Amino acid sequence: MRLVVARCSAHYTGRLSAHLPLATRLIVVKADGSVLLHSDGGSYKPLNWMSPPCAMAVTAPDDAALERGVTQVWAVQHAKSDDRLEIELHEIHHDSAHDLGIDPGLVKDGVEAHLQAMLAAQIELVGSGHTLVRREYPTAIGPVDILARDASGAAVAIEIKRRGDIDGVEQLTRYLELLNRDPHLAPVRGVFAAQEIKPQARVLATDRGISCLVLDYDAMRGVDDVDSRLF
Amino acid sequence: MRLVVARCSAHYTGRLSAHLPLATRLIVVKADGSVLLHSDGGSYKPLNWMSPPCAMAVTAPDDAALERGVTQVWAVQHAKSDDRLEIELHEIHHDSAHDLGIDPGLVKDGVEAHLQAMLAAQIELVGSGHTLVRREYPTAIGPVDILARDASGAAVAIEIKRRGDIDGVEQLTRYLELLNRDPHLAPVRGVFAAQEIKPQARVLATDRGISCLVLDYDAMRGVDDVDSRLF
DNA sequence: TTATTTATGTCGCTT
DNA sequence: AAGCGACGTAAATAA
Repeated sequence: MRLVVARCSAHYTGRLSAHLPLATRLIVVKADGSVLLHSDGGSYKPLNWMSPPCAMAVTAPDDAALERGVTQVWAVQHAKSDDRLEIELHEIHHDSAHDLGIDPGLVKDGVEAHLQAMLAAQIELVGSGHTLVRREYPTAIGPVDILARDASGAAVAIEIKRRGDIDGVEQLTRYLELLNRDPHLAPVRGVFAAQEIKPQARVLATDRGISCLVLDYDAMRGVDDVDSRLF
Repeated sequence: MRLVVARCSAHYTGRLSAHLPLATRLIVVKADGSVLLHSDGGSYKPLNWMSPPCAMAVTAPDDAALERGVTQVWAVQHAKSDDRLEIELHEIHHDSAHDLGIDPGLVKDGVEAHLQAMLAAQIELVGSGHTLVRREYPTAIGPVDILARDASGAAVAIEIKRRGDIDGVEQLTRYLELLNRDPHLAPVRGVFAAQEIKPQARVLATDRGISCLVLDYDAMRGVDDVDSRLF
């Protein structure tokens, strides 16, 4: 990884054209050839970037560029598309290279799959006397997260989301419509379960007779702390 | 902006929980307090990050952490939410600070205004013999992007969008309805011009007798390369 | 302000 | 390889 802090301007052409006026910025050149151009603010998104695979060619500035004070021109060309980023460097304030090695990568926790596994193991959270039929119960338009039966034996379809918004309710509605055509299952009740349920989604669900269940991730994890075996 | 290259591990809790095992990474601390944790690959997205507003507290490692070889603990806390990123630093390979100043920001090109200016300058793209009447031709419900006359002298109203969808056709339809009430102009023909025209929009436009024109941004720019003077 | 749409989206998974 | 959906989506735009 190479880190350069320099006064520079840049021009990108690809899916759009964009220009970056002269200013001091951080340029990161990663081991895979990708380039990030960061300002000292904003979000984690660079002002300009090139995704791998791409290659950089360093060239000397032409006369007109020299006149403007350009000391180096970096032309970064994407290997497969015609995406192209050209950086004109003026004063370079910092330039260093570092060997980082490969990264073991991020381990995510608390994703939908995990919530589903925990809710399947603690299905009584949906209601006393509930029993699991199966996870990923198949339908013609895709699997329902969980199919269960309540204390009276009636089918219950459960859709799980980390964040429950309207889309999730629509999805569950489609499943319910299909499942209710199956005489072995009908009538199927719907439960929309999420760590957080948006007010709009709650209103829509309630209007359609779907009950909402807010999942407390930490509490569920506390009940079954050796959560890895759930998978 | 502070740049640190160090062997580190990290733990994020917020909308999800995530862990980053020990490895050498780039840590960027921006002037607004935001933090990026980059590996030497992947895309422009950091492995972990904290968006502003947030504040960092540097603390000494406790005994257990010392035992693991931790030399510093950085606790980055979001100002408004309970998002939190904790970084345990081991060996620090690089540490430097740079004053970048504020950034003028990215100038995106190829926007509707630019397309309009270029099409006005190259009005024959609409059809041979066409002449420009004026840009932003006023009507009671707002200005039409371009009003022109074809080779026979008949009025042509042009609506320009970067991406042409149904809304744009509806908009042009409303303009045409108004313009055709003007005896000096009627009959007014409609042209829907966009870099990309969605199939639905094309069907609707055709159905209403509006012709479609796909604009080739690069080709138009090539014809008039000193595009800045168009504004 | 909030809600909706866009994105050089990226990322991960399935067909 | 191509398509589809989720994302700590973020960012821009419209209402």
